[in-house]
Amino acid sequence: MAEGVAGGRRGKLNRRLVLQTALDLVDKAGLPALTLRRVADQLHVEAMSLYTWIDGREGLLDGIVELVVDQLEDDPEVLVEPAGDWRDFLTRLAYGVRRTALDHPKAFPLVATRPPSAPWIRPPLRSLRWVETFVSGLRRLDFSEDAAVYAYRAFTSFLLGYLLLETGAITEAALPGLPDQPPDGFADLDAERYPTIAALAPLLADNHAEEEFTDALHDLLDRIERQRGTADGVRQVDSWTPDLDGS
Amino acid sequence: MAEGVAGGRRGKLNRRLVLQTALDLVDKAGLPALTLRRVADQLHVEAMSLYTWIDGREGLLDGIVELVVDQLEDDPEVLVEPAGDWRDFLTRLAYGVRRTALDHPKAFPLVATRPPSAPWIRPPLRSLRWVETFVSGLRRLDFSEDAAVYAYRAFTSFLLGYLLLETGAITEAALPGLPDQPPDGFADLDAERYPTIAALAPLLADNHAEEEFTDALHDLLDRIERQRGTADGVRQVDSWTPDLDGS
DNA sequence: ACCTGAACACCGTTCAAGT
DNA sequence: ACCTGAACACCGTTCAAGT
Repeated sequence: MAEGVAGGRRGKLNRRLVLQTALDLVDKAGLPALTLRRVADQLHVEAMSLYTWIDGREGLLDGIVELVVDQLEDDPEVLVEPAGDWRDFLTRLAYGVRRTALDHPKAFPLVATRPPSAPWIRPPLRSLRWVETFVSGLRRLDFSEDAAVYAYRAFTSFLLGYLLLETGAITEAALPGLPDQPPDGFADLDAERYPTIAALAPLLADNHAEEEFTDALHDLLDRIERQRGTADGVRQVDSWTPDLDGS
Repeated sequence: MAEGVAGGRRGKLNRRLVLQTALDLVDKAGLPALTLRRVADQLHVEAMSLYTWIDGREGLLDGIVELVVDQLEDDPEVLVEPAGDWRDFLTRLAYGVRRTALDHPKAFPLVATRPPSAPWIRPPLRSLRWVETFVSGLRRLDFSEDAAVYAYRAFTSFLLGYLLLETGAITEAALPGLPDQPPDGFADLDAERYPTIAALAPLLADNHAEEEFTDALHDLLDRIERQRGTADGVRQVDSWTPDLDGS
C-alpha cells in the first residue's frame, strides 16, 4: 500500500526525500498524524535536521502540495501542449487531476485549502506552471483572453468541489464509529425526524462517482463553449480598462 | 469587527458559549490560532474546564462546523418549506449558504473538509436537518427520488467548490508576503516563463465573484432541470434494486 | 455537577555546538 | 554544509482533588 520512500534512509537527506516521506505518511496515516518529529523518525534523523530542507511545518505542508500538484506532469494522458481540440485538452486535464486526487485522497484537503501564493492561483491547479499551461493552451486553441480566464475559473471551481467531495467520501472511513456496522451511516437514523432521508437511503448510499464526474464535466464544457460564443467576458464588464500595474 | 461573545465571561459556561467563543477566535485570528487554551483564556477559565462541554479538540472543531451550518436557519431569505417553485427554493438556499460562508471565510475550510458523520452527508450542507430539508423540499415540488438526490449532489459540489475558492481569495491576505506591495501577486512574476499569465494579469486579477456565482448557479439549475426531464436517474442505472440494509 | 492544579506526553522551533 | 543535544514555549489530555 504505497510504500514509497519511507522506512529507511539511504544516502543523504534532500528536499525531495523529505517531502516524499511526509506525503507517504499523510497517505497512510492521515493529516493529523503528520508531525515533523515523525517525518524525521522515518528518515532516522532528528527533527531539527529537516529545517535545512524545509521552512518549518508550514513549509512542509506547502511542499507536500507542490509534490502532489507536480505529479500531474508525469501523467502521460495529460497534454501540456494541446494536440486535439480544446474539449480533448480540458477533458484529459480533468481526468488527470482526478487521478492525482484519488491517488492522495488524504492529502487533497491540503491542496484545496492551503492559501495559494497569489489570489488568482486557484486550487487544485495551484502552480504558476499549470495556470500558464491552462490559459496558454486555450489561447492557442483560439479562445479569447476573456474566455480563457473564464474557463480557468469555471474549471477550477468544478474540479475543487467535485474532487473534494469524492476524496472526502473515500477518506471518512477513519471515524469514531462502530467498526462492525455497515459504513452507510443509516443504522442509527431517526426515521421519524428525517423521513425523506430514510426513504431515499438506498439512493443516497449509492455511489456513481465516476459517471457523475463525467456528466458534470460534460456540462461544464458545454457551459464554457456557450460562454465562449458570447461577445464579451463575464457578463457586462465595467472596468476592462487594461491598466497594467506592477513594475 | 465581529466582537461576538468573547472578551468576558458573564454567568456560567455552556456549550453554546464555548463554541461561539471558538468561532469568534477563528473569525478574527484564523484557524491556526485556535487552541483549547486560548479559548479557555477568553472565557477566563482553565483549558480543562472545556471538556465538560466539548469532546476535546476534535469535538470543538465539529461544534464550530455545527454552529456555522446551523446559522443558515436564522437566514430569513432561506425557506425551509418551499413557497415558490424549485428554482426559487434552490436559489434562496444557495445565496443563504454563500452569505454564511462569507460571514466566516476563515472557518469555511473547516466546513469543507471535516469528515462528515456519514458518507452521503455532503459539505457544505452537512447536517441531517439540511439534507432532509433539501430532498424533502424537492420531493414536495414534484422531483422524483432520483432527481432529488441528483440535485443534492450537484448542488453541494457546486457550492463547495465555488465558495471555498471565494472565501479562500478573501482569507489569503495573511501570507508571508511583502506588506507594502499591491496584493495582486504579479509584482515578482517571471514574464519570460509565464508570458500568458503576464498578458492576462489584469483579467486574472479582476474579481467578479458575485456575477460568476450567479452565472454558475443559473447554469447549475438548468442542468438540474435537464436531468429532471430525463427518464431515470444518473445515467443507465444498473443496481437500483431497493434492498434496504441496516436494522 | 462543574471547575481546577498538577502532571504527562508530545509538539514546533531556537541556538550553540559538533563534524 | 549539514546534522545534533539541550532547552524552551506551547499544546492536548489525564486524573485526583476541590467546591
